[in-house]
Amino acid sequence: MDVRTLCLAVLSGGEASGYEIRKALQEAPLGHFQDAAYGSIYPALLRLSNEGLVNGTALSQEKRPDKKVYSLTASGERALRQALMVAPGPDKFRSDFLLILYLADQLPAEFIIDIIDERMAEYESCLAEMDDCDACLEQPGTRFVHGFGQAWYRAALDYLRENRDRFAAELVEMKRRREISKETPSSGEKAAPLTSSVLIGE
Amino acid sequence: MDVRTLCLAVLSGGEASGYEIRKALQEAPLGHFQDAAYGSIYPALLRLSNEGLVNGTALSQEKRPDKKVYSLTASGERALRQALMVAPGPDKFRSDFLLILYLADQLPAEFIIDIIDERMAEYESCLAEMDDCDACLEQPGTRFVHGFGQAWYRAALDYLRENRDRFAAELVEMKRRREISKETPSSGEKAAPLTSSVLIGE
DNA sequence: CGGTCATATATCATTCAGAAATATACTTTG
DNA sequence: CAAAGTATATTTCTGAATGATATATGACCG
Repeated sequence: MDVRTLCLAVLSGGEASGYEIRKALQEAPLGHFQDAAYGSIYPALLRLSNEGLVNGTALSQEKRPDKKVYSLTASGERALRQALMVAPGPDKFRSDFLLILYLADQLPAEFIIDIIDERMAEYESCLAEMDDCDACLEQPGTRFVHGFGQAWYRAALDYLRENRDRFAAELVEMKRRREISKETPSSGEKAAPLTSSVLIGE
Repeated sequence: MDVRTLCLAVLSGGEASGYEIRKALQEAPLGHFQDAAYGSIYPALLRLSNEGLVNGTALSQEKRPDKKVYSLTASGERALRQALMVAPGPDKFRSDFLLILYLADQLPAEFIIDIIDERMAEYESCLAEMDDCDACLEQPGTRFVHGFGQAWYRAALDYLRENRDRFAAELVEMKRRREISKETPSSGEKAAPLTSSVLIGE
């Protein structure tokens, strides 16, 4: 979804400044499946304001920098509904973590184990945070999306927990075999009687 | 991960043209968690070639347009390892689907049910495809990542299946309540005595 | 024989992410 | 107590990426 629609979506929950929109797009629950940078949000708000989809009001605050608070207009509400009423394209998922695991056999096994353990810790703290997000349970939509996120993280964490050790063992085993075939290149790929050399290796 | 590293990653599995790299980045298993467009891949390959990280060879084919096949150089292999050996940042997940569900109470309930049913069908066919992806099971890394993806889609599908009906009921119920509070605004926000004009309006 | 599909590369406008610059005020830390 | 860091708030810029389009070839299909 483009940043303009994202701004409208946040503003449909009440007026907000660019800074507050950015925060909403980073915190639960919206932050789990949408994002936008300042560099996109502020220009988007200017354009939306010019097009009459939002109203901007400069608000001078004490003890804080001044801010511009935006709110949806009737035409903005219509534009939002129109943008949401199209069949959504496929989700976009990008994971450097999985790319590394995919090529794990080219990297040190200890490094792989480290990043798996780190990722498990992140998932755990993320799940803990989601457990006490009261705002997520207020409406049917927020509740449904929140539950979806929990199911998702839970599944990822469980998978890592259940497969970590086996994967580590496979990597070490693969590395061991590759070193052996380097030491005795004659017994390469095909039906090599490796038994004796394996025993020597140990 | 930037497109240059992505190209190196695909080439570490064997030589390929830009077109073939793009295909690899769309098919299972890489396609599930990485992507790149032609507009990024071809310039990336040119630059990698200039920097000596890949070797490009023009290959004239019969019955097909000519293509340039690239392969990793020793220095390219080193650059790939170096790029992969840093702790991966958080995964990036973008879902217009979840944004729509998040704001479901502003949209027609039938539309919401439709896109949930569509999404379940997509997850099902995706899981079916993954079940017979033999290439995914060859090495520890590919196997692990493949299993991760299966667990993920499985969890998403199960969640949608188990919560679809309840969610639909909640949406209908909410819409019903809102219509009632429209009809009898006396029970509204601030006990405003609008009753007569509203009744006239209807 | 036109239409569409798969292979194959190149290019370009628009969009976006990420970072840095600027400003104010409170909090933490040595 | 001063320095450093954190939170609020906006603006601006660069490099990278997306998505679409253009070009070319041959296959397959009705």
